[in-house]
Amino acid sequence: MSSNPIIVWFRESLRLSDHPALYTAAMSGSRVTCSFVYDQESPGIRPLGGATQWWLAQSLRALRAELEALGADLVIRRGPAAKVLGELAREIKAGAVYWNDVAQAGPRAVAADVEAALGDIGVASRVFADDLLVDPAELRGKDGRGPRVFTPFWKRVLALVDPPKPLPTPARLACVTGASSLAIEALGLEPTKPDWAGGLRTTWQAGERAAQQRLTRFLEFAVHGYAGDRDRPDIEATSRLSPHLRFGEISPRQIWHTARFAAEERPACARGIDKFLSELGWREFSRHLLYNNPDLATRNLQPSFDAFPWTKDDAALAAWQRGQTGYPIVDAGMRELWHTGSMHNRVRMVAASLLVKHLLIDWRAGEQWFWDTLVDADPGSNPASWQWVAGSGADAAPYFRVFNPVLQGEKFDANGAYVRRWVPELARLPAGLIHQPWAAKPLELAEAGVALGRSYPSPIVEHKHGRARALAAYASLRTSD
DNA sequence: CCAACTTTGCG
DNA sequence: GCAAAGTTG
Repeated sequence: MSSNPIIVWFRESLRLSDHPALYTAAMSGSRVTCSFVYDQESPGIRPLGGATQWWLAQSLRALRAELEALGADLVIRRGPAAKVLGELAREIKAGAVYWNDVAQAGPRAVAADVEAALGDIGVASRVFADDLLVDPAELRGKDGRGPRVFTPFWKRVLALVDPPKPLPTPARLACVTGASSLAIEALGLEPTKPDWAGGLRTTWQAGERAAQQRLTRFLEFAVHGYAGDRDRPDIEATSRLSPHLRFGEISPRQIWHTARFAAEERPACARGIDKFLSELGWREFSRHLLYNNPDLATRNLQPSFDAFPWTKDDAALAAWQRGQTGYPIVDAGMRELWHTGSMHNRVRMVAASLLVKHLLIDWRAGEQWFWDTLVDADPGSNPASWQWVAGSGADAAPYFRVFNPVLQGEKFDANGAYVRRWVPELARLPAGLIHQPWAAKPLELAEAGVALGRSYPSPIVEHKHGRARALAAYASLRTSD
């Protein structure tokens, strides 16, 4: 057996349990060095947004602490992965580098460069499937386009997939010490001058341990009512696992197996668990779309949308970003996003629909804002969902689905608790008016302390007009060619 | 006549 | 998903 150590290159699986590369290295009997490379330079990498940078810093801290408990450390470096890992391999005379796959075109190209650079210096590479239930290359089909419709895609995955049982955390690691590491602070991931991360810190706990705890609690308390309550932003009815999944603090296999086991134990929860797993399916579907369309964040999947008459309106975009559109459910969501780095899924759809349909602003502007502000900003789910709302995507919402922000608010935040929490200037309005303050009588506004147009804006566009204008704009797509 | 409910078109 | 048109009692 070779005495040369193995480098485990941590990419987007920042955990110790169910980590195939780490587990295999630990079991090999060789000594191990764990390394993370902050690479925003290699071609094909989409630079992280502000909120995901913040999350990454917290996640690395948690990972480092978990490794220290095993007597190992985390060697953090920055720069192009091929160069950095080549240098590290030389320094510690590594015999091999192991890593978990990131099943995307850009990250796979980076990995191919790493493999080539290591090969040049006689260092072996080994890659392990990890971040998806099914390799997207397997489902590409003969047309080479990959799956386009969610339901048949997910049925196929359900029929075909039996993900391997999650691996345990290695009991011990014979580690190599001495390689120099950057401090996490040196990566510049966290805000300094204006510290905007206060709300993020009080909302989230990053790391593998917190991720496992969330899953356990969700399956214990909330999954039973998940199918019925998941659309309500006023209660905590969802798992809130998405930012943990983003950097692989928990694996899709772990979620799958834990949820499936819970369904067997408690048949009354089976419906909620199926629904929950189908949300994991949407993540999977979006990543497959990304794999087959690497420019998903910039190019319409339906080319006919290239002719769409988007409006350039920086003032309206800014009002939307700041939660000043005059539609309470939308403003609540946009402010929740700014404060916590997250937004309830239902509200994301309504807010996105308002930007794209009522304001006719290019979905890419909204996608980029979410990319910068969401702690769960995912390279697949974020652009795929924006294209879904805009109607330019695969299996997209039909063009005529224009959410009415008042009805959506009344339906899903019926007593207004969500709006009251995030739009405090409306807190004293009764439930019947809180989603449409402009419909209140002057006396009712005065009693609630609301000065429409001063303490809270009037609607940025009247719903009826916005809806009609959106339908007309979408109609122009069909007649223009 | 309306209110409550169901159906249909939206390009 | 919504709103207008149609149906019922």
